[in-house]
Parts: sequence; structure tokens; C-alpha cells
Amino acid sequence: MVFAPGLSVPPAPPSLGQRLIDVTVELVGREGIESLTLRRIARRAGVSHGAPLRHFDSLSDLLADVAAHGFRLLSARIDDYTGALSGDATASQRLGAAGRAYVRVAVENPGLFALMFRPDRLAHDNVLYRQDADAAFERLLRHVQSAQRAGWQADRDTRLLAGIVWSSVHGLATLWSQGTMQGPVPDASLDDALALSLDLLMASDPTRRTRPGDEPRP
Amino acid sequence: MVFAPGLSVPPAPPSLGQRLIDVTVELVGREGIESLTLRRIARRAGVSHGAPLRHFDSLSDLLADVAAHGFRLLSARIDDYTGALSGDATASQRLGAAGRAYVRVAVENPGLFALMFRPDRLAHDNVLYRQDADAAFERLLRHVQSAQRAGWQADRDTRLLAGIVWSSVHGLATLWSQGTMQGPVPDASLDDALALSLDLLMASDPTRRTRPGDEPRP
DNA sequence: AGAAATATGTTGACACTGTCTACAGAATCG
DNA sequence: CGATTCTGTAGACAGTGTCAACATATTTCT
Repeated sequence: MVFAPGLSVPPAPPSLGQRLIDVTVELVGREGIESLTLRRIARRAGVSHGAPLRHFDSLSDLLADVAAHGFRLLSARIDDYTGALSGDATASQRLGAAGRAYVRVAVENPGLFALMFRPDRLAHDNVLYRQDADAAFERLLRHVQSAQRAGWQADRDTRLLAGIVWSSVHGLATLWSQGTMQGPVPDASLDDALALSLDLLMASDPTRRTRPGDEPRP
Repeated sequence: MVFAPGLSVPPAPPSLGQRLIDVTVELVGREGIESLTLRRIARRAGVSHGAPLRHFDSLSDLLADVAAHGFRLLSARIDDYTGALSGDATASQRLGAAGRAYVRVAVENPGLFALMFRPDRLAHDNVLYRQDADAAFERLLRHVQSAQRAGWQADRDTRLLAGIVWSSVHGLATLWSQGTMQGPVPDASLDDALALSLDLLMASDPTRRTRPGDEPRP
């Protein structure tokens, strides 16, 4: 092994706290929310059933940290999707891309996404959760603001408008990712649904020429 | 007591099955979803902890029946709100009233509403649940259909369009009833949010003259 | 009517769960 | 070096969903 100071520092083994979060993320991804048991998480991490409580106040505290991780993932995906647009994309197109990222995260990580919006399973006093959730919303807020400056619904209250856009996308993401939509609207494609939803939202956008679902994707 | 055949038949005491459902509805209304325990429900109904399993396959089967009750309540409220409009109300106004009813049910019964959309706590093979949920959606579908016949988004696929309207209203109802919205949009009023949401949805409605949030309420 | 079958409740057991306390060893610090 | 804190283990406790055994009613059939 070569000695290269600052480069080959052996990666410190992640603390048990972090490993428990990783294990939980993997568990909720493979087996869903009902599998999220403190003892099961501990077992899978290879420690005794009492060990997690040395790092988290309670199960709901651990789950809140996991949910916070989900919000960080969401923010990253929003940045990916909006950043992948060409430089001359309109603000509304960027907002649409953010919405697309949101639904994608929900559908690709249904368990984690469900956990993120289940207040009865999350410690309400977890600061990381509130921080990262707020950061994701602020991202959306900035995109709404830009779209407004470009003329879309310019006279509306920005925060409320962002809340409505959020609601709209969140409803689609929720119903789709938990399979509820497949009952009443069985043979619809997610892309069609998403395109229609954004189309209704952006119906009054003066800058749009084509359907807002037609931007390139990353 | 007067003998009046057909009128004063002493009301048959509701079966334990029905009483368990009633108790659960009341419990979820006062103490939320985390309180929904088979043993606790049995205790409150005054029977032993094993009794409920003579009437339901499992806790999740009982909860699915309770959720079905919630969907029946939802359908009734939608009919109330749309039926209270004057005879010359437009189809879009009726659709808006249905959306208002949806959000109202969610906000006034947050625990029950949360239960209705929590697939991990409901028996997926409960027929009553699927029936009553479908019935509620069909109601919405008919209102969307009427609005389309009146010219709103007439060229869209009706079921998909109904799914999008549902999503939009459902997102607002969910985030508001579970208090998530009060974080990012603290001082917004539900009426303003609802009005704005319906306004965006109905932006392209040719029959509307005023803001669609302005119809009378029952 | 009487017997058989079914329905509906109780009780106790089992394997789980979250959380608490007591304990042990390691790391850190004064 | 001694004391203290950190981080893990092990056992206990109350609570959970579900099942089997048992006791009565109630209904059904002959």
C-alpha cells in the first residue's frame, strides 16, 4: 500500500449510528414500512437489541433521521433534474422538472417516501428532519419564484402558490407510489399522468410553447 | 309506551361487529392512528381481547371496514356539497364543490382520513373497502365527465383527468390534515389554499365567470 | 322435541415489540 | 494513574396480534 497523505487515510468505519440509518434505509426499501422494527434493525446491523438506544432516543427518533435522509435524497434529485436542462430552459420548465424529480423519487423509493410523510411514526422534535424537509421545500419555493418572475401566476402569494404546487405533485406521488391509483385508473402510465398534471398546473404559463412535459430528462 | 307496529320495534342492539367498528371510528377520531390496537378496541367495547377475531379476520381486516366507513362518509359529503348548489350551477362549480367536500372530510376527520390511505394497515383483500373506495371515485368521475361535456378539458381522457383532479385535491387534503403544510406555509388559510388550488385546476374552464371558490356552501 | 352443528364469547399461551435498568469493558480526560 | 464517560450486552416488563382450547348459546336438521 502506498503512503499518500490526505488521500489514502483509511476510511473510518462508519459509526453504529450511521450504520443503523443505512440498514434502515435498505430495510424499508426491500420490505416496506411494516418491517421497521427496532429489534430487527439491530439484528440486521449485528448488534444487540438495546444498542440502537445508545444512538437514538427512540425508534421514532431513528426513523426521523432516516426520513431526513430521504429529504436530502429528494433535494439532490431535484437539483439533478433541473440542472440537466439546457441553459435556455424557461423557469416553468425547470419547475416542471422539479415536479418530475419529486414523483420519480416517490415511485422509485416507495417505502422511504411513505416514511417521510408519516408523522405518527416520526419523532416530531427531531431537528434534522425539520431542517432537511424545509430545505427541500425551499428548493421548490425558489423554482416557483423564478416561474412567477417569468410571468406565471405572477400576482399570487409565492409561498401559498408553492404549497399548492407541492400539494398537487405530492398527491400524485403518494397515490401512485402506494399503488392506490392502479385501482380506479388501472392502465394509465405515470408519464402521461405526470404530463397531464403539469399541463393543468402550467396552463396559464405565457412562456410555454409546447407541452411542459416535453423537456429532456437527465 | 304505545304500540305502533312498524315504528316502535325496539332497535335491535347492534351486533358486536358493528359496535367494534363504531368504537374504532370514535377512537381514531379522538386519539389518532397509533391508538388503534385490537386489545384496546376490545377493551373499550367491553369484551375480551379475543372477541373481535370472531367478527374480523385480523386487525387490518377490521381497520379496512373502518376505512370503508370513511369512504361512505366521503361520498355522502360530496353529495351534500354538490347537491346544495343552486340548479343553474355549472358542472365545474359542482366539481369544485366536490373537491371542497373532500378536503373538508380530511381536515375534520384527520385520523380516519389517514387510515383510509394507509395500505400497510389495511387488509388488501377486504371487499367492502374496495367497493366503497371505488364508489367514491366513481362519484368524482361523473363530475369530471360533466365538466368535460361543458367544455373543460374536453379532449382529455376522462379517467386519467379524474385521477389528476383527485391527486391534486388529495395532496392538499393530506398535507393539510396531517399538519405538514403548517411548517413551510405557516400562516395560510385552508380556504385560500383550496380556492387557489381549484383556480389553477379550472384555469381553462370556459364557463366560469368568477373565481371557482365563490359558490355557496351548504 | 331432541340431537347435532354452528356461532360467539372467554381464557391462556406464544412470539413478538419498545423501552428501561443493571452491568461490563473501552476510551477519554484531568 | 484514577475517575468518568461512552458504547455495547443481557434481562426484565408491559403491551401487542394471533391461535388453540374451552364453554355456552343459538340455530338447524331429522
